[in-house]
Amino acid sequence: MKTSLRTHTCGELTANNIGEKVTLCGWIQKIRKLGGMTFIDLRDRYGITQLAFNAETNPDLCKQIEPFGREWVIQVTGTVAERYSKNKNIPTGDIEILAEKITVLNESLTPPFTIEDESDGGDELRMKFRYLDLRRNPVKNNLLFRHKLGIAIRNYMNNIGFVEIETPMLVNSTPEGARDFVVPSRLSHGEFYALPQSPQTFKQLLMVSGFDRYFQIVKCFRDEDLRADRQPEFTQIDCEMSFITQEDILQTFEGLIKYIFKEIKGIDIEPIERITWHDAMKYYGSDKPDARFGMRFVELNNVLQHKDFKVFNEAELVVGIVAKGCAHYSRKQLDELTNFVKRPQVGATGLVYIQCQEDGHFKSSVDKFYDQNDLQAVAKECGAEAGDLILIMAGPRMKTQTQLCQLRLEMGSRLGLRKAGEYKLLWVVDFPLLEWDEETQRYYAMHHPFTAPKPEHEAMLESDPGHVNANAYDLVINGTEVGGGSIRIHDKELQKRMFKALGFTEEEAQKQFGFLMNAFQYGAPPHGGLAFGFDRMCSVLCDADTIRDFIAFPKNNAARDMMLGAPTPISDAQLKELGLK
RNA sequence: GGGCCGGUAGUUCAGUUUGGUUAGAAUACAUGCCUGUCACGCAUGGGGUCGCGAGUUCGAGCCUCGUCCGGCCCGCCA
Repeated sequence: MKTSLRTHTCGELTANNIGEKVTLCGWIQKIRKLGGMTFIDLRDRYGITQLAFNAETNPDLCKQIEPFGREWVIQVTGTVAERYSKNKNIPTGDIEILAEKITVLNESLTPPFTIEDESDGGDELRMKFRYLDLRRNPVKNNLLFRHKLGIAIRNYMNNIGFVEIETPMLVNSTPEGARDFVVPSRLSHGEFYALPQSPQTFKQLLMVSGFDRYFQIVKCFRDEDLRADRQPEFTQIDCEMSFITQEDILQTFEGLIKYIFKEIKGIDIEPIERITWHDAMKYYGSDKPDARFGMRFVELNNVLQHKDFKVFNEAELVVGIVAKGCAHYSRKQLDELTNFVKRPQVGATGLVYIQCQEDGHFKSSVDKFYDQNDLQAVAKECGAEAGDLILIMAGPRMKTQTQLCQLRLEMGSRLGLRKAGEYKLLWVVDFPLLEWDEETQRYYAMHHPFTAPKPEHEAMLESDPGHVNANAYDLVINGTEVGGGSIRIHDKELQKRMFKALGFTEEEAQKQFGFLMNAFQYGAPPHGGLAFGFDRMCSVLCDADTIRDFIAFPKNNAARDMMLGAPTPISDAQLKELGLK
């Protein structure tokens, strides 16, 4: 790293360099004054090197460093020497620099929080001073990880013939899907660009153009509410292929995922298990199950709907899970679980439990309605053994599945079954093509309107649209949706029928997606693809709770950049120029 | 649109349940002492609009209402 200002970095000098004359540049991490001796820890991206100053042999230099403070930027020239007492905790701990000449490159205010691995600064403050936060190892290492992952992906994709092509950031707004961020046009007053939610239509056009293997690591924008794992601008690894079937896509990207795990984590992963959307919902109550642990749903309608317990009898679905070895749960613990599912976020009306006690006796919150034989039958159906706790919920099918899913995840966490460092990957396949929306009384594309129905279901597009399955798939890791894609429609007529099923008039479809359907008339190849969430991939691979940790300058809860203060009002002059005033 | 948690020194927090003299701790910062530290040590010191506004009260960091800000979640996110 030799440049005009330095001969080495602060992370590379070792005992091998003893006696060499070196020049280092960096930030002052810490000053330790011991009277005659003063030590300065000098930090840069690469590490920390100790500088030593002796008042007896070099009084002038000691005088010079008197006013120095944390985070000043200095250049130091000196000789590498072996330490009297070594520091085994850092790579450069065997040596120090006997300083001979110091140049102050820049002074610094005292930072508002400590620049250490365990900083004293809270999230809010660190976001406001993100450039200081990024000096800290944990955050810096996250960005280095992200870089490494990006490079690995580009290498792999390049090696198997994928071409990276950039697509526009100023596109047009469409009503389907997420809300768009819009950009007013100065040259065409009253008209707006939209920032892309994904390069979806462009990558399909690139297939028409003959780039049969395309990818792009690309920013996408969605104006929706944020979460720990959702930012308004985020990065996708966007991919598309021609002349393929779903199987080709799953194989190709299983290869990529396998390579990533090996290259980045040093882990050999098992072949990725596949589960249909239907089974995922049935056994986990979720289209993105955390399959690190079992605790699968067991449907109990047949076993429990023969007595006069109204709640169960009137329910569309009665379903339970088995918590291994939890029969000993106290009244308080069971109440806690009941309160958990009753919280507005889960919204259940109640929770029924059966304790399978060690003595073979069953104790339950519905003892009034079910005798020991009934409870035994439930235990048998669930595969519960003595010492286990059965948790049962009932109600409308979809709603109950979602609620029990949350309880399952909660139990998984409580029992330590969601282990960091353990990775369970799933392809969730055979998603429904369409989803009925009660509010607007129409079908919406579950994935997007360019997704192809399964060929054998194509005929039902008009007669029974709700039961058409799609050639669509998601990659799920530990309960996080890391990517998803589909085989696309490449036929103009089928695309027209799809828009019709979605309630578009022919004019609307032509107006919004005419460019795509027109392109399909000029030799569109069969094609399909998928996109991975790059930020999420980083966070999942590092067992982090939030993708913010892997974004250099993230937005807060309210989609604000706390450092810039963005968004901000603009001047009247700008508004006028844009035709907005 | 909704639920929950938080806002007190530069910073991280305690104090709020049960209103009552001068609001504490740690850390950071400053000064002094200290020649082998590396979480250096010791001593001293400065540092507060208790987010903001209104209300209740003899009296509010503490109670009530409103509001702003931050975080997590539901809705939303093809």
